[in-house]
Amino acid sequence: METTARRPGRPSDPRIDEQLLRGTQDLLVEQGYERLTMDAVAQRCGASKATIYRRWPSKAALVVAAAAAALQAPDVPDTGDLRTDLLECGRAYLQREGRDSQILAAVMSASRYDPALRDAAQHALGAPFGNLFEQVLSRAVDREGVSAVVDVPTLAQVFPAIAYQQVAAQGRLITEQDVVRVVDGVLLPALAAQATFAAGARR
Amino acid sequence: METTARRPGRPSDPRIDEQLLRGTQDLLVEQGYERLTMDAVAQRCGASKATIYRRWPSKAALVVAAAAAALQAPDVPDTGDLRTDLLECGRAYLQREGRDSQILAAVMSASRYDPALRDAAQHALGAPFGNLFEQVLSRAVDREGVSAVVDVPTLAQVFPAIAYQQVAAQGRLITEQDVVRVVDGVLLPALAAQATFAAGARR
DNA sequence: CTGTTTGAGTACCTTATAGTATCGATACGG
DNA sequence: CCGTATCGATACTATAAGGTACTCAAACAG
Repeated sequence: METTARRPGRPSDPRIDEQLLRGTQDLLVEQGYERLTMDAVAQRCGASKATIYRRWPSKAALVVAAAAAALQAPDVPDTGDLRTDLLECGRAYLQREGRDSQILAAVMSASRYDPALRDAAQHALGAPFGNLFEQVLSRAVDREGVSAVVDVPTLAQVFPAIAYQQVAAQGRLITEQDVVRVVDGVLLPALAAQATFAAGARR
Repeated sequence: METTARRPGRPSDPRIDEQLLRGTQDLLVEQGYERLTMDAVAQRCGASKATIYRRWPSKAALVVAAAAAALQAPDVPDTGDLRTDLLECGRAYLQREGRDSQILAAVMSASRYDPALRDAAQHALGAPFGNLFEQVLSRAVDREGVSAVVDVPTLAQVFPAIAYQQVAAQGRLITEQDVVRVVDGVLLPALAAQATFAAGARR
């Protein structure tokens, strides 16, 4: 039994799928969701609109597919040193800033007024970035014994929020300096303080 | 000398200005910038498009005016207690969340791809919210003597960034809990830690 | 070779929207 | 009153964009 029931006729070219998704991603970065047009995607990829609509039923579906394709969760760093790990989280984020995160920022901005996009964005963006910091932070809490006091979810939210706001609202890309700034200026101090509080409770 | 050189003809009704700005604000919240239409503004206000265009030359100008009208800087709290002041900063922000901040979030999202809106948003939103926390924090630094170590600008950025991201990206309004969460979970710990560091330096 | 599907190209349909123009009515100053 | 400007209403222009339909060429199976 052929599971891939070979259909008659010319098979669709998977490279065209990739091209279309990449082109859609580029245009999302450059133009945003609302200004991205199907004609522009087709023209940039040297494809025809029929080719697009044979693959995805609508603009929203195409954009969602492009955003999903752009996203792949980075590895959770584990060097043994908390500061290094946190910086690494930021840098993983930073690498994506140049492109992937802008794609997702564009989708997220638009999804505020487009429920169809909303679900996909929530599903595709919520997990990887939040979890990165959350895992490193909660692991540090377990190991370093800075336990119950620390509000890990909120701390994990800090960097993604700043990055998103900086990109979506101000149009400024995240730099290495930004990463250091937030880690050393907010996250580590916050953790250290609550370690101090916990220690102070013994007094 | 009449400074308001009285022009001949029927004077324009200032109440209509207000109505149009309010209607524009409402539609910004509900629809976002791209989906806001001049016809919708006119219809909602029972006005005609000619009336709008007699006041503002373009959609961008109207929206900018509406956003500017929505914004008025809150007072910087000064109760003597740092935590109370920080919570108050968040609450001032919170009050605006229900409406004004959504307006500005809508404008900011769109301004990423529209330079004309961009300047207005930067000018109208950058100052009041950033400065609120910045003033309270740097005053605390001066008074409490937690000086040189603290990265005030970055800390001042934390709450506005989280609020913006939560509103623009997730569509969730800021709650009292969010304010407490950030102040107690991030800002105060970060300040306390650096006070500790400073104190530790004496050792 | 025949039938089927994919592909680029293109013309087209429908709807939406920024912006303009016109009209009769109204409100104001002189 | 008369000129002038505003107001609501409506029609209109121009353009843009999502989506569909059609043509002809190419790729694959039998």
